[in-house]
Amino acid sequence: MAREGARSKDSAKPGIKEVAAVAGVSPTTVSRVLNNRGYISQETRDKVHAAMERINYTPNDIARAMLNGRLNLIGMIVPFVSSPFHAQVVQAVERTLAENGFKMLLCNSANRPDLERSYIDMLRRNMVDGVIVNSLNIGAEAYAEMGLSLVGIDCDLGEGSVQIASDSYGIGELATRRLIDDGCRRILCLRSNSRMRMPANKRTDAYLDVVEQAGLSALVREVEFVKPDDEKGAVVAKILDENPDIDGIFAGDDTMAAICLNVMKQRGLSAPDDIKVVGADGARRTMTFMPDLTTVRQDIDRIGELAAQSIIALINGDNPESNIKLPVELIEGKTA
Amino acid sequence: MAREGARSKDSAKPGIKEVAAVAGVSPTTVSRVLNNRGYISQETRDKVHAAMERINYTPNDIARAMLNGRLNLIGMIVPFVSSPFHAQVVQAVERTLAENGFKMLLCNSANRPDLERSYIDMLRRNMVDGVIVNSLNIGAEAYAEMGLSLVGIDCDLGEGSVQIASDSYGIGELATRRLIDDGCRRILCLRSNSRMRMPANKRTDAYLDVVEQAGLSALVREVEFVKPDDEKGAVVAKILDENPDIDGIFAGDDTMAAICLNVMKQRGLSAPDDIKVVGADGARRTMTFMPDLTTVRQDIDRIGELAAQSIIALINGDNPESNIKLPVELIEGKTA
DNA sequence: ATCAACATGTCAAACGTTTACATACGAACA
DNA sequence: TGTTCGTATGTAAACGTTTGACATGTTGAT
Repeated sequence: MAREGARSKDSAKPGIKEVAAVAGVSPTTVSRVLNNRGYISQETRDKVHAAMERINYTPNDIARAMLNGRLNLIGMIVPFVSSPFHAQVVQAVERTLAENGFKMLLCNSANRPDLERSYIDMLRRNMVDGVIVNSLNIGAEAYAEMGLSLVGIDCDLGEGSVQIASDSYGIGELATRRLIDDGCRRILCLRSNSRMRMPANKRTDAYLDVVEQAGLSALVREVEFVKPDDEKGAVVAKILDENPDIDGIFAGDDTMAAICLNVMKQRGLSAPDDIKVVGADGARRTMTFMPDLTTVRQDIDRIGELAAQSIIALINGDNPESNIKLPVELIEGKTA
Repeated sequence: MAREGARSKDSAKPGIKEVAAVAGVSPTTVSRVLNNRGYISQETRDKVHAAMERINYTPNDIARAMLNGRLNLIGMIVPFVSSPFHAQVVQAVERTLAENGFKMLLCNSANRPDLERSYIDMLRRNMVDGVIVNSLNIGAEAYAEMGLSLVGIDCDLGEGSVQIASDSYGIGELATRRLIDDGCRRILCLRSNSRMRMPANKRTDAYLDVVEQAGLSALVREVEFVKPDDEKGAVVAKILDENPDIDGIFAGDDTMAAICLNVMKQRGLSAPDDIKVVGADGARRTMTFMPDLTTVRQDIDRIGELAAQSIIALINGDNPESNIKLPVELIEGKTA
């Protein structure tokens, strides 16, 4: 009874039922007007619209979803939205989704398998219609078991899913070749320590191929990507100190490139004079902050756009291309 | 009947009903087990858990929400997630929400009033329990009308809402004073062109006060924040060309500071020798990319954390502090 | 025997929608 | 005069849960 009082007529959001009462018709008729389904006389239509206006009615997508089993909701899992690459992807995905009447549930996995697992559970419970995954830290089966539409950005989610990635091998190839063409003989390749088999690892593969092909010896080091930037810097510093002959660095991504440049500066080394540095990604914000960085740019907006379009296509039962590879481009800066 | 076939037993996700059937109890009992409500024997509890395990049951938060009117969902509106400041806020908000069992619906308003309005509508339809707004482009009434819990970051959403902001006046004060102490006599202040009355505008107020107090003349210019970075650069270039006596710039935020530095470099001007530049925000990623930038740092993580905690408190009917102002800190770099 | 108290579980209504089915009316057709 | 169609509306079941009211059984005290 306290409850009755709590949501007295006006306080609770009105539903289709209230609209019906005000308009003097049945709830079904209101639903018909809302969805333009079946026959409705103009007179009734007007009455209903007036009623909706009068009591400030908003349809409830949640209730709708329970019936037709579709909420038009997409889960998006990234390691960190604060990373320039992922931030730009997320923004592009969200824009494209919104333009098509979909919404996005954002998840930051922090590259932690336990978090990623609990996000998967959360997404299932919330009836998402599909999931876009940016960085895998657990087996793809965990996703497959959801029985939902799946799009992997830079990762393979298996049978029936769509995979979107830049030409990772091309990234490694362009970057490494650029350094060699510049005269580097001892090139350090930095990579994240992911155990997962991701296309991004092909960057390293390409580096190895190109370096070998040039008759040089390889030098690959891993940096844990969960660490804060300054700790990564310490790792880089150690590597540089231990290998004073390094004259070129393929940093793996632009953030690592920035970290390398910072460490170098602390040691009185400058790019490109002492060591040449090439990054990868070329996010818009990154380029504003570091316009001089030599890097290999991905078409990040396109990746996000395609991811969104693909997941929508999958949900609609269409057959989108299942393995999209986007070209990359070397951006000439002043660090190599 | 084709329908019956389409979702035959196994294909559709099992509900509480299926669990009940397998466990040989009633749906109510299953619900009781799930929510630990009422008396249940250990035996029954085990049977139910086994059944859930067996048919791979996941509760449906959506259905739950329809009953108790609470979905534990928060709408978050930012202009662009790709901006370093907003990306870091969003990340902190999401982490804090997730830790408390809430989820986030992300919206990129692009600072467009029409988009912001349609997002509000979307959020209402999706039964969000509260909204966190980062940048207002429409009247706050539009939010108040939702009748939901509201938290404004750097903006006032009116009666009953919580407002969280850095000490904006302090930002302008520290930056401007720093430039004056450094000997600047002609200081340009850049600001966005927002028509809204936001706390962030106090940065300019402080600039005006400090400049006047020092007996200098003010020079404030607006830059449309919706434009891409290179167009902003063109605006800055024009300002610099028209005012060759400028010897210091309070850029408003770090991105503008970066743009200023880029334009200066194109013109053969360097910081701090020719023109001193101070930014504002000090996002983590920004500092990695531009470690030499002199800026005023906000505690962005804390802002996000507080925003999330505040909205949860509001939803729970608690009484969180309604106007939180966070201290800022001058970061000494090499551009001033 | 009777009654309260506890332990366990079932039933049915509710949340805000959609939709298959039924009803009702007039007009056109044979 | 009946059959069929086109139009306009209402009824009730369903979606997957939760929950208050109720039913049944078992103890133990009176």
